[in-house]
Amino acid sequence: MQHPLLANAEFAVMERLWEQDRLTARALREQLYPGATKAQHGTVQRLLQRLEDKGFVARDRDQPVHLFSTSISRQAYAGGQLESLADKLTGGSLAPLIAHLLEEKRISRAEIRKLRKILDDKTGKGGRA
Amino acid sequence: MQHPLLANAEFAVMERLWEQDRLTARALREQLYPGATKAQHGTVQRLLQRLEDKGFVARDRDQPVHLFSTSISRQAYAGGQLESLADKLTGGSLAPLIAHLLEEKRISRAEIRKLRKILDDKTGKGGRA
DNA sequence: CTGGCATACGACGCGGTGTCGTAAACGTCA
DNA sequence: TGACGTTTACGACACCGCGTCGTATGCCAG
Repeated sequence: MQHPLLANAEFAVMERLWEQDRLTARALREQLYPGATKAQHGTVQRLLQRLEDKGFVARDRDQPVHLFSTSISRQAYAGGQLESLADKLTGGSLAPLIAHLLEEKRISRAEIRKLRKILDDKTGKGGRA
Repeated sequence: MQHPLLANAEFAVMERLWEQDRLTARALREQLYPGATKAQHGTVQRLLQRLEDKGFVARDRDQPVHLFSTSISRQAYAGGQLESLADKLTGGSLAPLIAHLLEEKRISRAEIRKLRKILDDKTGKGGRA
């Protein structure tokens, strides 16, 4: 499995890192646990380590205090997850998602225009990778 | 939370029911566990019950042997799950995501046509809920 | 050397899932 | 009616991942 779905706390860490790359564990902790206790220090380290094991973040070990950065872009991650979920749920068809979003939620005109443009580009070019 | 993400075994049950509605627990068991032991009888019942608790399936209790059917369409479920995931992952902005998917994977012509049709319908009607 | 901070990692509690076992209800058939 | 098979209801368990904490170790500054 390339990239599993992240749990809440792990995802929260990723969000910080997507927002501002190259953070220290301390900086992460201060953002995630404003009332910082000693123990939560370890918690963040643990999350970071597991994230690293899973291939989501890389750490700069040359620094005495490691600097953490993401090793997958938010777009790539989101795309991959949505894709695998769509695969499982609808056999890869995105139509239900778009349809549902258009039905249940308002999507801005600009957004719709953007989507249509993407589709037009694709078909114009021929659609083959 | 309206509808949580289903786990594997539960989803497998739903898939059978989406395929052929109004099945007995026995029919389900035979399909899911071809080498049927006595114990797995209860397993299926358990899954069915939890699915019922979660609002995914309904059972016809009037029959001596209950008949199970889905209470949410595959489309609706898939749409909802994909939507909430997209919400969490990209904050609802779809364009970059779709672009990514189109880049990374081949999406069939038919699919593209479907998507465009959905967009056309919506914009044609005015797009407001 | 000592203190403080960072890292490394083992361990625990919790919740959900998948599974099984058992008890009770209900029908059929001799 | 009584025994039996089937089905339902539900409690219990093991497993696993997540979030958390505690502790041990290393390293640098004073």
